[in-house]
Amino acid sequence: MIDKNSGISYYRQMMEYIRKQVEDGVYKPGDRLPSEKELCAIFHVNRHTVRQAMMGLAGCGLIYIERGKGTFVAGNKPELIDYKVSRRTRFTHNIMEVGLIPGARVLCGMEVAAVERVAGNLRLETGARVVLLEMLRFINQEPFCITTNYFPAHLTPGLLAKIDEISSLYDFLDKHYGLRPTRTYSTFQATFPGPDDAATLEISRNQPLLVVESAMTGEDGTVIQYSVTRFRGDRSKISVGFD
Amino acid sequence: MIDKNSGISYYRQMMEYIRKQVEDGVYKPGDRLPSEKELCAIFHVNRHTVRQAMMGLAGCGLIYIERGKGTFVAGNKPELIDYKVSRRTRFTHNIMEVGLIPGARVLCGMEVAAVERVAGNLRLETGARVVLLEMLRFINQEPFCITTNYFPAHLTPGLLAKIDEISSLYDFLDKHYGLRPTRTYSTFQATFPGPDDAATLEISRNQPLLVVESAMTGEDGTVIQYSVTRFRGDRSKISVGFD
DNA sequence: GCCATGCGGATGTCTATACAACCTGCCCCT
DNA sequence: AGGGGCAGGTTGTATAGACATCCGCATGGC
Repeated sequence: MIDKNSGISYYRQMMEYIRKQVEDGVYKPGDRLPSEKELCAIFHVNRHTVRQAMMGLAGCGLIYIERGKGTFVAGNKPELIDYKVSRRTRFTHNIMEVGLIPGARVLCGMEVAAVERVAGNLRLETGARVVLLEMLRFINQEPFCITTNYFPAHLTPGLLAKIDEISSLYDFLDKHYGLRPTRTYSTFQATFPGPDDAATLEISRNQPLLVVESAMTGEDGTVIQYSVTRFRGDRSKISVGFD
Repeated sequence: MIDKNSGISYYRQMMEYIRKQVEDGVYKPGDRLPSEKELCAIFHVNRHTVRQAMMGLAGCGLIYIERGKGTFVAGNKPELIDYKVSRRTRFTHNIMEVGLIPGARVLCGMEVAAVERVAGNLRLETGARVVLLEMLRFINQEPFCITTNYFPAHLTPGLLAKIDEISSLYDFLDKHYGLRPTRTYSTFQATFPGPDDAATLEISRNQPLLVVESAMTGEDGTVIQYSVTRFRGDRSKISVGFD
């Protein structure tokens, strides 16, 4: 099982061996692997060596480890959700159209002074008053993405007082302020989540994140919304049409 | 330095402490941290514990470890390269416009049978002959992205024989085949690289990747190109305009 | 029936030690 | 002066053992 004279470290050989077993279906998603102690006996190595291999595999996302319970083969990668982005993207419609159940929760709403990045995107002076609205969106009850929206405060007076009424953001903006934002551009990046986002999205800190920044204008061309959305990388496939 | 009664594991406290020191500029990018043995003495813990902390920090990309030499604070994050994607994106033009030096190398060219995903995107039958052309692109001499292009074989006869002539792909396609691909849609995902891509892009396997899939049509509307591009997550910010 | 307690098994953390592999610079020999 | 080789420092791997913490289940008392 382990060739002690191959010149390859034991834990790497273990990783390769177990990865193969998973690929060959010896262990299926959700199956429990032998406990660390059992693996020690199987491979004739120290528990520390076993752990090094397990940590490596867990880092790759092939397995997950639950304290007090055991190590398990990671589930089949959840089906990627194809999220279409267009000039007027509406989360709720978007998700319902493909037969999934959308959900949303306001995480945070407050009026703040715009930092440079926000002010620049909203075409305001640094320090101008803006309304920050952070929303967590769910698909089939599971966290999918977090969006931090910024609006110029003078365009959305009293938004914070009505925060409980928000279910569909765009319906809300249209109804109360007559605003119909249209996307002008988006940028895409792949990074890692900060501790807060990781906890909120219920992913580990070394799962990748797809970050989309967007600016929206009103019908008169003024920028009325700037948003930063962090999508779970393991769930999201974002598509953009060029037509 | 380490509170042995805080209930927080030593290695996590160490990670936090060192992270703060780096953030505060006690250690600057490129600086060598104390050796593991020295850190043992400083924090009064076992070398194993020190290593656990170092591994964690290295995993986050805050430091990098060189065997036989030491551990160093990772360089300032490389400036993100803003890569604009539009209907007709041309890598070389794109990069030169922002004052950077583009480069490209063909990694692999061959004629293969289309698997389902490729065939579907090219509107062909599964198993149809397609030309696969994999290119590595550089910015300022450093690997930036890998693109795997697929073309229907009947549209690009003899492409493989002329492979050495390719410098700008679109110039090449236009000159030899009169093809002027136009992007119809793109999808964006955040994942991790496979071993090959990681090595080619010179990143570790736990750096995130931004994967963009695109389909291109010719002037008559038929699909003539399907491509999958893996961008280095630490370098790339891809922007799309909706105009 | 129901909750509490405890036990065994699992992973999490930490210490101590040893040797291997790699890098650098110094010293010595030519 | 130049090259080879050795010494010492650094990280990489592996072993052995100990205790902590968490989970699930069974047992027992109410």
